[in-house]
Amino acid sequence: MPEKPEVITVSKTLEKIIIGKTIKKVDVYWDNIIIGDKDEFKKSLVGERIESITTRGKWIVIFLTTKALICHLRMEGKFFFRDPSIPKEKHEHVIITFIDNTDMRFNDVRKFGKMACLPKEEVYNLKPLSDLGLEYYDKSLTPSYLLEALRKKKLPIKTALLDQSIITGIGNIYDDEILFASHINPLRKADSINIDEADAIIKNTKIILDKAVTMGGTTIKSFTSAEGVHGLFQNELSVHGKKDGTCPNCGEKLIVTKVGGRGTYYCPKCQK
DNA sequence: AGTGCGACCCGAACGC
DNA sequence: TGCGTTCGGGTCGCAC
Repeated sequence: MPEKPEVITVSKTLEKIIIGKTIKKVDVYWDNIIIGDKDEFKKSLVGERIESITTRGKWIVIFLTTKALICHLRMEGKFFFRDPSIPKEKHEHVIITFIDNTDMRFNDVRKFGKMACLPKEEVYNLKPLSDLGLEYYDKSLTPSYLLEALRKKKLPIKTALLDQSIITGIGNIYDDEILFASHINPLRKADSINIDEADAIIKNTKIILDKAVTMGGTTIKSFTSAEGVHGLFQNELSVHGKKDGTCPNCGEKLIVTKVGGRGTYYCPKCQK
């Protein structure tokens, strides 16, 4: 599923393709993708030119002339580029056509993805971006910041790391990888984490997510995040997804369980 | 305020 | 083989 590295990868891909293009027309075929009023969304985008693209948490933020278009891929959202003469396919729910007669199609089998059009200057101060915590590369992400955020949490550390208001961008897969690299059991209560462990979590998050970004993200199942985007990080995963696998450290059989309703993989020997 | 859970979706995997 | 059922995943909104 797209987590921060995949979102960064898609953002870079979009940058190469759509910067400088002006929106001619927007078609929405599944209303729930759009946060807010659909007709207002369409009207606000027409005539806007794409200036720059970045990410905030797992959101792609596309800055336009006066607006910001934000997109969340959720489970399987992806962007395809087609000639506008090609008929809409089954899972294409939003089609943005540019004045140069090209288009960008939001394809999402699960229909879980989200898009919103917000005023450019305020986009970081409005929901949903205003609720997000620190990026993993933010200099303010220190062991004491993390410790303070975890101090009042009784949930498992695995669940706390998925809380986007603390560190934003970690999803279910990298969560398992980060805790494995940090030798921390995912079931440990968040408020039991000490300063050295908080330090290890932050350092390993940086190492793992940076490496995943370098490798173009993780491609699992048939998932691709955008046209021609295939990550390679799936070959680097130590624990997540290895159902019958063994620990790459000690050879112990990995535990496959659920934590906070999420599929979780860990080594009972290496992660205390 | 923190926590837990249903809802949103539908293809794949599973059970009979 | 073919059918029906269950599952999973990120986030929001609601109830406790």
